[in-house]
Amino acid sequence: MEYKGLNIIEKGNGIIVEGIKDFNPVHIFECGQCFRWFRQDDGSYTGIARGRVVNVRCSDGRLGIENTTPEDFKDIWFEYFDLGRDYSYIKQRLANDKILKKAIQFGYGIRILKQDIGETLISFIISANNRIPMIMKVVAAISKVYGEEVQFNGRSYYAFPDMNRLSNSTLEQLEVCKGGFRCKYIIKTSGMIRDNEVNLERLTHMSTEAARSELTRLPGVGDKVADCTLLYSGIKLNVFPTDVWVKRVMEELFFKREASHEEIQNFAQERFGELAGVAQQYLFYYARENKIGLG
DNA sequence: TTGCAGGGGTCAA
DNA sequence: TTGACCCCTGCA
Repeated sequence: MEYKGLNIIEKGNGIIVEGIKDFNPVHIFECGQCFRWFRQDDGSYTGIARGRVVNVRCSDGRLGIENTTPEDFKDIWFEYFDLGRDYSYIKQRLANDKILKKAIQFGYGIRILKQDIGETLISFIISANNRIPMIMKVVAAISKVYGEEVQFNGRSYYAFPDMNRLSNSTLEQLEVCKGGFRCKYIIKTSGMIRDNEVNLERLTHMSTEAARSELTRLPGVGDKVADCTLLYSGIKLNVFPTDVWVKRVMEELFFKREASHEEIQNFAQERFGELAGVAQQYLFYYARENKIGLG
């Protein structure tokens, strides 16, 4: 079956998609944008998104998705994996920058996932002053307590709960998930979204600047969390989330000195423009995997 | 073994 | 502009 230039073949409990370019599961799932995909012993990744559990592998232009159907590929996974976007072209444009070129060669198979906005927002509220393994544990705990159970290969997985469900929790209930001081932000933020004080669906139609200030009205959400939310849900590609890793790599590779948050933001907008967010992903992955700026 | 620093930031003073 | 913040892990 042909779909948008891709050839879909049903196989067993899943599908094979032929004609895939610029897709490396390790790069995609380890570049810091998501917390719910786990590497399996065979190198594939299993994760839960949009209420479905799938196992994903990709090599030689063939993307294998287990536990899915061609219909779900059209309705969910094509968009989720951003398969309509030409990353070869993006990389070609960004690689005009000699420094970024190295980071792109390192993480050549990165794609920006179109993740659920609410899940992304809460996940990155949890990320504040936290470590990645801990963030993953807290997100998993919240999903297990409040989310829907989904079975796959004899195991239970749990979808991330919607904002309504989260907002109906008490602070005491949520605290068993070990979110620490961020729990009160999660309760308040999900409540504001439930009460339509902030409408996440509307962000798509707003300017980047307006979307960011809308998000930062939520407790626990500063510029960095707002930018992560906009980027990793695929709403805006022109933001440049600047965490400690990105700051370190920018200082070491571009500035050759200490640089302020504002300097880095301005520099990224000027140098990477509409593609700043994609550039950020190549740089974050490059910095973290190579421990840049730690020595 | 115990103790302490510090982490994908944000908030309040 | 600066310190506190939940909780956990790594390292003396």
